[in-house]
Amino acid sequence: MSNLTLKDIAKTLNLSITTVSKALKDYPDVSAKTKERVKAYAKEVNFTPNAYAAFLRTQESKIIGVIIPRLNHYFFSNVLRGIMNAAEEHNYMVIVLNSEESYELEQKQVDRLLRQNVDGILMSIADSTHELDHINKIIAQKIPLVFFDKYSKLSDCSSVIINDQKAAFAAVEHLIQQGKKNIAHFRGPLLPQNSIDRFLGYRKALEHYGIEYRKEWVFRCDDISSDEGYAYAKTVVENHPEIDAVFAVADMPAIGAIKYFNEQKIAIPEQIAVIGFSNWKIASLITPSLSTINQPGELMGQKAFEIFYSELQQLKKGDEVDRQIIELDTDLIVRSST
Amino acid sequence: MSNLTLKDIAKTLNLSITTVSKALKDYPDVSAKTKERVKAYAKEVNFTPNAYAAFLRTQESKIIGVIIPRLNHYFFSNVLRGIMNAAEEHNYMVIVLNSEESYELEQKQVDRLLRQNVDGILMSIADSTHELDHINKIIAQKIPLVFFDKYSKLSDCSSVIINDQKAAFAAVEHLIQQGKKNIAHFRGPLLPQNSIDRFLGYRKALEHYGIEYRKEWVFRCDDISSDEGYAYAKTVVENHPEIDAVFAVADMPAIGAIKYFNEQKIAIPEQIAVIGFSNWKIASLITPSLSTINQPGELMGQKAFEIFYSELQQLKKGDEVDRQIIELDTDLIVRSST
DNA sequence: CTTTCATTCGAAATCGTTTTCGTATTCTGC
DNA sequence: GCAGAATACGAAAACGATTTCGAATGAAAG
Repeated sequence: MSNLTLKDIAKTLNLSITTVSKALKDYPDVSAKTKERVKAYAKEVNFTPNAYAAFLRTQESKIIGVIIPRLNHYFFSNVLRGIMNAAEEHNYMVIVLNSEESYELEQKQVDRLLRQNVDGILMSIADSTHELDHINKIIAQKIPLVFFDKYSKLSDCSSVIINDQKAAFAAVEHLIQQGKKNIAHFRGPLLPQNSIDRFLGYRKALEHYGIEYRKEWVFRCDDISSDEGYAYAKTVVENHPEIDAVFAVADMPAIGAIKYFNEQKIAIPEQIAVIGFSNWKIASLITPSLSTINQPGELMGQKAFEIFYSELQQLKKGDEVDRQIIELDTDLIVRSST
Repeated sequence: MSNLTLKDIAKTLNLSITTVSKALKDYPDVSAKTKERVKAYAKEVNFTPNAYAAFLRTQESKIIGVIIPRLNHYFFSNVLRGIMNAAEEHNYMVIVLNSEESYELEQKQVDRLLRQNVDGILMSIADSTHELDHINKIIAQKIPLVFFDKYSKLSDCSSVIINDQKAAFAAVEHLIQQGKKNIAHFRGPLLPQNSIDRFLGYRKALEHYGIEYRKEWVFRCDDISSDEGYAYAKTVVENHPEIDAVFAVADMPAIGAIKYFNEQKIAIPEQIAVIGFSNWKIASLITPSLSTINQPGELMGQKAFEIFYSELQQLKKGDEVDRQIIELDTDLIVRSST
């Protein structure tokens, strides 16, 4: 029952370990008859080869590591799901690790994955990551590395991303087309490329439509939390009553803002329109429902795995791997908040 | 740089593989001097023992498997986080698998984990799981198995749970204390123990306060989705206008109901009060904010890992493992919806 | 000067699989 | 009947760490 080995099978079938192993792997130098016999018996006793012993020879662990900055974010959960489903199809298992947006923890997690001899690493870089020693360590070991969502412009790895700038442009353009002129931006922290790009998209949209950019209408959400959105909404109402729309770097701050506007009986979208970013589950459930930009999380995960897998095949053949950057489409989801 | 072995170290230090291995593991029969020398060099070249080779001898993979029914549920994300943080402290890694609430997939995932020789399995049973062959397979292999949240009453494994019946009782009691008499229940599917217990808690509370139980006021949410909550809210308003409160099996249906009531300008909680279950992040963010029962997800994950770890220690000592069932406290969170 | 014993080290087996390279047997064609 | 080629199987060497057991050295004891 529990974990029998090739040796056991060989003994009961009066064969050598070699032949049993070959039979199970359809080597050409085993007769059809013995193949039948071995396979039938293996199925009967539910034999499964020991993954660790196999690794020692093949150096393939059939495991990939995934590092995400936050576990309980709807978007990353979806990416994870995409990765895991794709992995399953190729008979891969997934070790999930959490960087909690911390550079130090991210380094530690990379080390743990390398020690585990994973066949590849998929990761989304933490906001606070400012150096790339750990990334270079992965590259030096010739292990496929694929970024998703949050990547580093400084290292030329394969990535699956969205065009944050373009998407942000579309969001702000939508606000403008609704007749809004005084548009505030609840931006994200200074570091991750995402938040920079969304900010740039905001500025470009303003510029494109001949609207003056006003520095004092940009508010920074370092935690990208609903509390920050709530607090800034208050500031907007109290200190900048002329503002008639808010573009938030993510759904959470947008939802916090809506909560405050609701409490103050400020009409959304008539007095102030609000648009978020990411299309979390919650966005469609609040009142008024939140307009936002949809990020295809599951597809992103699936693509990330596929890139890893093709890089691995190239490595095995000894080919040079060609890095690819996949840019996924986002769509503007118009709901009641705009 | 990439993956040197004991043999390499032995060669450069002019020692045997044995001595190097022993030195690194502080065996008593290695002199202090050579220990120093070996350890210093190992640190210098950043040596990490090959996990797979080690497994072959020790039979310890230092990996646990976690099977959860849904990845992108806030509650399970939190459990996962608790597990992963606890695992990290004990230098364990976590393979996460997804059953998607499907019995067939759950079986498959168990098989994969067993094949991977994980040191233990933590799982929350899928709603559709009706047989326990795969569970018994785990037990037969003498691998620690810990249930969290959703468990099976039929198998006597360690579990970390909440008292769903008691918590549901408290929720309904709270509605009654607010003066509500005609309380509907949006219950979960028929199978998982959770949903049964919450239903029983509902009935007990009614009985305890001398309120008649009315079968036609119980609505079944098979997917536990906001859409179902929305649809049943409509049914309630149109067909059972006397209903003045709803106790939902989870936050999602409750939120769907609130969405419908908001659209119909039905005053919450004056006309209809709503209470959910789980305390998802979203519950505090909608308007009106949702009263609910808090489930301590992270703590649950942490406890589950700790039980696994203690069982493992007992097994290694050859002791009989004593199963334990930890019941965590829930609390009633009163917000604006009641 | 032998015996005993602690100290320090290494040879070798082991975990279970994969894979290379032989060897033995049968089969073909001439 | 015989060289040569298929065909079918096995022995054995990896993979890298762990651990048992034995051996060498030197010191202490008699």
